[in-house]
Amino acid sequence: MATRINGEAPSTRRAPTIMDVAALAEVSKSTVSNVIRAVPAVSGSTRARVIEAIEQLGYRPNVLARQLVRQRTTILGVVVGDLANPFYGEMAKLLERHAARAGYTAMFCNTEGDAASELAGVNMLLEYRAAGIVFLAHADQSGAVERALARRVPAVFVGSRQDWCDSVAVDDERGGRWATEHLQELGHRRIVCITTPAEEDSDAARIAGYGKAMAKAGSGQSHVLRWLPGSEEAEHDGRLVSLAHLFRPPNGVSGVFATNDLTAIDLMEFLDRVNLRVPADVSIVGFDNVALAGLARISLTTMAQPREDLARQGIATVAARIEGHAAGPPRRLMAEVDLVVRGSTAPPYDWPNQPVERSTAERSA
Amino acid sequence: MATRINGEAPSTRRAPTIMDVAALAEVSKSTVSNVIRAVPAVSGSTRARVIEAIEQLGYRPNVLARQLVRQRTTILGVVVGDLANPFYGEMAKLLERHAARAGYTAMFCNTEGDAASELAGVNMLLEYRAAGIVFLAHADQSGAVERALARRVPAVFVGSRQDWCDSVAVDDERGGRWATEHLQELGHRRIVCITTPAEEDSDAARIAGYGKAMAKAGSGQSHVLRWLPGSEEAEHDGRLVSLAHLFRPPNGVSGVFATNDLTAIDLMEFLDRVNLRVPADVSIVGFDNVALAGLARISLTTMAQPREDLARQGIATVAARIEGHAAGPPRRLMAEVDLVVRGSTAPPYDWPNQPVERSTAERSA
DNA sequence: TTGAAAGCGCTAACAT
DNA sequence: ATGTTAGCGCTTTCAA
Repeated sequence: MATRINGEAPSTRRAPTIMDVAALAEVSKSTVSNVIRAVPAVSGSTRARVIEAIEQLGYRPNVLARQLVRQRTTILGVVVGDLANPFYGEMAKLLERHAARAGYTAMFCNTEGDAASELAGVNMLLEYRAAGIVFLAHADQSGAVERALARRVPAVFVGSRQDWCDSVAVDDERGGRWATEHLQELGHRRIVCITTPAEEDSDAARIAGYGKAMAKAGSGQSHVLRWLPGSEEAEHDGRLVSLAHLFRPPNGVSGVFATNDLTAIDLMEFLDRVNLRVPADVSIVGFDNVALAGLARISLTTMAQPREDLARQGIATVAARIEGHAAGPPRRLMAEVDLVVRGSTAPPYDWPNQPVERSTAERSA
Repeated sequence: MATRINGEAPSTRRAPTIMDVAALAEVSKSTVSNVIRAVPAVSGSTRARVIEAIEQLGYRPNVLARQLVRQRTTILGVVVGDLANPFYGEMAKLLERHAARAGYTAMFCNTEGDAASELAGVNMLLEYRAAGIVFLAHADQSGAVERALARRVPAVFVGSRQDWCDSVAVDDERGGRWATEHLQELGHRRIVCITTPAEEDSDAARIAGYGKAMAKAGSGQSHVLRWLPGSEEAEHDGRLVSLAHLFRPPNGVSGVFATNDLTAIDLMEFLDRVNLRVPADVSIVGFDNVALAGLARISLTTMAQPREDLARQGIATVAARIEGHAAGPPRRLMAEVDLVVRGSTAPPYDWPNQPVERSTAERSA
C-alpha cells in the first residue's frame, strides 16, 4: 500500500491534488500523472482505479502547476480596445472560439483606448507568461509596448498593422479609397472624412485612402475632421467647425466617409436631429460592417471586414509562431475588404440618375 | 560575490527568473522576493541594486509560480453567453474594470448559449483555480455546473438568479409586469410576449411578470411566443403561428413585450418589412436598454437594467466571499429596473389620446 | 537586514 | 508497468 503523505483528512476547503488521488488509488503520483496525460503505458486495471479515484474526489489537475513545470502556458492574451463596441465584441468572440479550437485559453484585457491600461494589460499577460498575444487595438504610441514585448512573446495585430509585428488585416487604404470612390461615382464632389479623436493605426490608412481618391479625382480638396460624437463641432486643421453648418445644402458637404461604423451611425443621429436627410442631403459610408449597420432602420453603406477570416488567420499566425512552425521577419497577411451598398448612399440631390456601383456580395453583417 | 547558480549565459528565449535577478544584484533570491513584495525590511542600497537588476533584465515575476505557492489565485472567471451581444459586451467590460480595481484578473469564457461549452468553460476555470466565478449566463439545466462547483469556489450570478448561489439582478418579474402595464395603460389589450428559443433564467421571470399583469388586467389572455429572428413564424403552445398574420390590423395584436432588446429590434425589422408601423400599428417594449435602443432610428421603449450597479455589486459580492468577509447562505441582491419610454410605444390606433406614463429618468443607454 | 531551506502541484526523465 | 526523483519559479518561515 502506498504511503499517504498527508496524514490528515482532506481539508474541506482545499482542492484535491494528484497525491490525494494517488493515495486513494494506491499508486504513485507518476501513475496518476500518466493516466491524466493519457500515456499509453498504464495497465487497464490501474487506469480504472485511478479514474475512479479522480471522480470520487472530484479531482482537477492544477493548470498553474502543470504550466510551471512544462515551462509553457496555453494562455493567449487578447488586447481589446472596447468590448462594448460591437465590432470588437464580435472579434473577441471569434478569437476566443478559434483560440480554444487551437488548444489555447483566451485572456482578455480591455484597454479603454488608453495607453497606460494597455501597457498594464500587456504586463499582466507577460506575468501570466502568455504564450502569445493578439492585439485588436493599440493605443500606445511611445513604443513602450513593443519594448515590453521585446521579441520574447509572439504577437499578432488583427485588424491593424505594426511594422515590427505579424499582422492580419484588410487593406485599410484600399478600403478608404474604395469608400470614397463609391461616393465620387455617385456624383459627390464635396466629400469629407470623419474620424474619432482617439485614432487607431488603421484609421490613418483609411484616411490616406480617402486622400488618394480625392487627389486622383482632382475634384475638391480632402478634408479630415475629428469628431467626438455628441459634440456639435468637429476639429479641422486645428480649428473647430460647426457640423450643422458644414452640411447645410445647397453648398454644403454632400458625402462623408467615416472611418468606422459607430462614428457613421452617430453622425446619422446627428443629421437626423438637425433635419438633414440621409441620403437625400448627405450620403454616408462607414467601415467595419457591424451587425447594426445592416438593420433596415440604419441601412449603412459600409466597407465590410471579413471578421471570421481575420480571427481565424490571426490565431493561426500567432499559433504558428508559438509552436515554432514559423520564424523570420514579420508577416503581413491581407484580408479582403468589400463594399456593401445600403441605403445611406445615393447621388447628391442635384445629380442626374445614373447606374450605381454594386457590392461584390451583399451581406447582412 | 554571490554564486551564479546557472553558469550559462541567459538564454535568449527564456524569461529571466528571480534567480537571475539575485545573481546580477548579488543578493539571495529571498531578498529579491522581499523587494518585489515591498517588504519593508530591506535596506535602501540593496533595494536599489535589486531594482536596477530587475530593470536591466526586464524581469517580471511569474504569476503562475507565485499563485502556486500562495495557494490562491487572483483569477476571476466570467462566464458570458455571447460577447457579440452588446448587453453582454458592455457587462463584460464593466466586470473586467471592477475586477481589476478589486485586484483580480478577469478570465472570460464565451458559452454560445451552449450547456456543453458552459461546463467546459467552468472546468477550465476550475483547473486554473479561479478564485471566484461570475455567471452572466447559465445555459446548463442539468445541475452539472452546480455539481462541478461543489461549493468549492465562490460564485455569483449577475443579471439572473439561481437559488443555490449568490446573485445580483433586477427584479425581472417586476420588470416584465411594468413593461406590460405600460402597454396596458396606453390602452393596449391584445398584448403578447415574445421571447427567444434559447431561454435564459431571467426570461422566465420576465414572462411571469407579463403573465401577472395580463391576469390582473383581466383583459385578454396571455400568450407567449418563442421566435427565432429571421423566421416568419413563431411557436405558440406547440404550434407555429404566422407573425405577419398575428399583427394584422384591425384585430391583430397591438402590443408586444419582448424579453430582450435584441429580440425587440429584430421584431421591429420584421414589422418594417411587412409594412406594419411601429408604434402606429404595433407598440413594442424591450428589456435591457442596450445602447442601440437609444438611437433615434430605433427609439425602443425598454426596461433599463443598471449595468454599472450590477457589475459593481457582482464583483463586490464574489470578492467578499473570496476574501472571507461573507459566509452563510446565498445572498440575493436586487438592483432597480426602470422603464425608459421612447418612440416604440404609443396608444393603439383606435384609442383616444390620454396621458402616458413617463419613465423615472430618461437615459440614453 | 539578509540568507538557507522547505515546499506549492505537477511533469518527465530515469530506475526498477 | 510502475515508482523514484529532480526540479519549474516563487513565497515564507526560521536562522544567522
